[in-house]
Amino acid sequence: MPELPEVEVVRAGLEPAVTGALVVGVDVHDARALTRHPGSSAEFEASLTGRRIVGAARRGKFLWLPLATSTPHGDPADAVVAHLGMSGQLLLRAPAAAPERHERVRMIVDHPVHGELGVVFSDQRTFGSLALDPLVPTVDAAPGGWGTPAPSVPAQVAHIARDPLDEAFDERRFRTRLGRKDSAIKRVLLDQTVASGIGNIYADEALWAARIHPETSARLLSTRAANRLLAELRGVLLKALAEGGTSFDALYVNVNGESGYFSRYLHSYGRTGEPCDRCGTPIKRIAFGNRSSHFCPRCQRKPSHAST
DNA sequence: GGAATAACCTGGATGC
DNA sequence: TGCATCCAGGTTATTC
Repeated sequence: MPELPEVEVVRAGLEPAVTGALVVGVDVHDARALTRHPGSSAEFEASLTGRRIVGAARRGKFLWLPLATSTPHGDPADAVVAHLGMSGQLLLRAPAAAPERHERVRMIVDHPVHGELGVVFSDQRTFGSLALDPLVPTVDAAPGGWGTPAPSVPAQVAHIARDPLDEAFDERRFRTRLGRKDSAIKRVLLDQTVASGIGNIYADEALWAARIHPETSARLLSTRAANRLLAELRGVLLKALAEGGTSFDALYVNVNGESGYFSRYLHSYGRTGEPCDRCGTPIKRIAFGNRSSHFCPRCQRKPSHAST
């Protein structure tokens, strides 16, 4: 499932291939891939064709390709926004390559160095989407995210917080938000308006590393515990990024269709019944809303005030 | 206003 | 073998 490291691997793969490229063709095979786009498939195809991509940027799990304006040297005013959902992939293919099994959209771009390339959006579970979206100024005037110096983000990304690896991430705001949340810390970590880019896998891993029970009330975490959690979040995300992300199956791959290797370093997620790497106690799985949390019942003691 | 829950969706795994 | 059911989970609308 693509979380911050997986999306960053995709962004970094796309950047050299699409920066400076002209969109010469767009083919929407499945309109469900445009659920975030306000217009029709035909309008999306027509609006994007003929535009020049000037970069590849990311905040949290959202990535976007800023588009050049018609004004010479003018700042981009809009972008193609992509969210991979649970199973979305952005793949680089030859323009005439056979369709992927779950291909939803194919863009053909003409790059001044690489020539024509196919940028394929493939998505098995159709939770992912593409959209054309206006860029709006960031509230803190800092760059919108990784891969862009411009202080702007797509409008539909503006509401989410920066991710913990962002240089402009506001640690004080993060701690303040935790202190005001009367909810389980696991649930709060998945709230993209508190800190973005974290999903079920890395939330479980960071909580294991910080020895915090997933049902601990966020507002009752001490400043020291909140700082430790933030440090572990960053550590887990950076390690996963270095390993190319986490792949359990063919659902997450980079732009070349290759898997990441972080799954071999997981300590809690998906390891139900296996011994904890610290103390040997079997990892436990508990239901959490419509998903699950994995933790060590010995290292991550459930506090008496634990939220449910 | 904040918190919790349901719904969206597909395919692999499991049970009968 | 074939069918039914469960499960995975990011985001958002709805409900409490």
